[in-house]
Amino acid sequence: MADRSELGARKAAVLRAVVEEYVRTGEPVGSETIAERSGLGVSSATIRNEMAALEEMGYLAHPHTSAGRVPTDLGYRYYVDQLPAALKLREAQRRAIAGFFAQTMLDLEDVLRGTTRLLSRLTQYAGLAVPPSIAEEPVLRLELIDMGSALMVLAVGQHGRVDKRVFDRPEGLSERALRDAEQRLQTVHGRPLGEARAAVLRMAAEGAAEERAVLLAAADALGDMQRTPAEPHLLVGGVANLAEDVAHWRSETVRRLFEALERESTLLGLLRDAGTAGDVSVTIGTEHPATGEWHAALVAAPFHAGSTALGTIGVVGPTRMDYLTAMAAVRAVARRLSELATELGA
Amino acid sequence: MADRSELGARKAAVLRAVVEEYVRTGEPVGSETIAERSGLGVSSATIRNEMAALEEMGYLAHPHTSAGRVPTDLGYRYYVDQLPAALKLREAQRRAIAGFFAQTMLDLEDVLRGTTRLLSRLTQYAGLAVPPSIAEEPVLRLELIDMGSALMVLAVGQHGRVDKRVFDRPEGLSERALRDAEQRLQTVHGRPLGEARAAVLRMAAEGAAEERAVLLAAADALGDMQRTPAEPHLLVGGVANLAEDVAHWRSETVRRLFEALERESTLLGLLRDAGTAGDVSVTIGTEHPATGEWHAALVAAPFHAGSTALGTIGVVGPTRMDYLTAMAAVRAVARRLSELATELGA
DNA sequence: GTTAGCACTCCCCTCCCGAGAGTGCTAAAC
DNA sequence: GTTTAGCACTCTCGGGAGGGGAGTGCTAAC
Repeated sequence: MADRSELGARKAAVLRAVVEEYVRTGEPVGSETIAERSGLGVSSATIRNEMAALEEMGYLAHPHTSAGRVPTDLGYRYYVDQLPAALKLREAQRRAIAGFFAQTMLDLEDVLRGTTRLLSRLTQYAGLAVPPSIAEEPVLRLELIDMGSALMVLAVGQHGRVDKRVFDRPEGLSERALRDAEQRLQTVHGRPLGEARAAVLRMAAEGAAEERAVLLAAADALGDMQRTPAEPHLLVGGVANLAEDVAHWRSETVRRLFEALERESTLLGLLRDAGTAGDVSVTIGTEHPATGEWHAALVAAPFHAGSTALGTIGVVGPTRMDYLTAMAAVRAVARRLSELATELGA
Repeated sequence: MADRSELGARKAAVLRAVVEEYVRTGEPVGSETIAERSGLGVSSATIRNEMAALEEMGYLAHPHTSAGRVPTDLGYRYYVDQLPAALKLREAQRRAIAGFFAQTMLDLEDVLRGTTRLLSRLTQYAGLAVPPSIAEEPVLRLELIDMGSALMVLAVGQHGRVDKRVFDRPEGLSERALRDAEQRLQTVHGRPLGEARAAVLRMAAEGAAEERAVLLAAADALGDMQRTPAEPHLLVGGVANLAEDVAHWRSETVRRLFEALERESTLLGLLRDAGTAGDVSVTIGTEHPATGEWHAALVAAPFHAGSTALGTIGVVGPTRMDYLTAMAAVRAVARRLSELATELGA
């Protein structure tokens, strides 16, 4: 950790006070307020000097000549990186987390869906979760299902994720050949989807013509699954929480954020990047084109089963975010989630 | 259909003009405008008289003394029920629909997800779809899957819908008993979930102790599936479209609508009611507590495979909605969807 | 280096005014 | 009896004008 002397202890304290006050009230904050509340025992004139310096350095901004100061994205960044001791969650929040994880839950996807709601309740922002992708985990089972004029191939992943593809029934496929193909598929398990698919292709090569057609089609479907796993890749909960902030935002901004929540890909990218960080990671406004575009901040953390990464959870909200609470909540939930996932996997 | 004389042909024409003008512009509309555009060949003074009468009857409202008129929910209702000849969709819209259904799509759930987006694109509101519930359709296959410390029971519905439940592995379950139970479950198909469950219970009664435990647990899981099928029951697309309107709405209203979109139950109820109507049905504002609360209107229509109802699609938007386009779009999409579903089911 | 003091800037609120839109009424025209 | 022209009236909206106030930045003293 870079030490605070980079800024000087007092400047750091001022910055911190500005961020916290602004996050609390939403109003630009003046030197007087800081002088009173920061506990620095120093006059507002001194604070003004410090603030001017902080503005010069890019940590604070000035909506107009005679308004108070507002943190810039850089200011939030410094705040997040350097300043506060890790926050303890409030008792009620800890109870909410404990209560949630006290339920018996066996299906990871259900758990994650609940997690997004939990996070949104804890933070008042929108909760996010990326479940483990079936493309990357070992396949527990492949099934072939007769739907009449079509067939379905169905894959169950190690963590209970299910994906399926429907494809046309090959011409003149006999009951018998279908049954055979089905049984062969059932023998494939324990390997990642890519290998499973290779195994199916091998079987196709060995099999009789009729059977080959089904297996090739099934392998095709598995390939598609690998490339573009079923939605949703991104679970979202508590979007309604954004509605409040939304009123202040410009409508174009809101629109884009909502589109991104639906389109998924942008946020998935952001979350995946965040997931590689190990601990809680924070992306603030202009630090990333996407968050910049929608004036938002993202707090995210990965979760694991044992030592294998499974996915990422997080929250999105306005850059004027209560970062401490958000980070503490995401961290705590990710930890409990990893414990649960490890247990489930065992 | 009640005939227009209830209101008088001219009043009806005035009401219609007011609705269409207001929907187009969003501004309260004055007598002058109507006199010019309605083509009634009558002066604004006459229109004023008619408007005053329409207001008296509850079809129009007055934001303040000296503003133009705005339709009430009742006004929209009359408009929808009595007035316009069914609208032809614009060429571009018809092409969008044709293009969408020209894709080869075999999985109904995928289709419906796409449908919500299609509807939202066609109407600029949010698109909705309720897929057939697995609780009500025949089961194609039951599978039991070994997840190590837990088991999963998986049901595939006739239309490709998949649901699953994970439950604890019964104590001391042997590989062999598991295999047996699995094979027995696979023999159950072609009946609705409730009957399938009954069949599983019967098997449990017949089986050996060890096997019984698994089958009972599986039946339990199936019961749960029946009571509360897996999410999502409600597919939503294009919420971002609401962001524009949202800017004018009160933030509490928006919040509630978004919560409802997420909670699903309220909208599911609304859509199910709408589904029983046969053709396109419309719910406007205060006609229903829910739509009233969020100042919204819902346009919905059921879709079928052959003669069995499968689900419902629709759009939600502000009461100030382009009802004709919305109704035409929903009707057209529902028709194509029914054709497709019928074909898939055959 | 800190601070009191103070002039200065600029926002925001309120009040006011005029313009404009739209109404409702009345009395005349059809 | 219905329609319409005319007109007074009401109310919103936009644009200043002006005062208050918050907050700054500078200067000079401590």
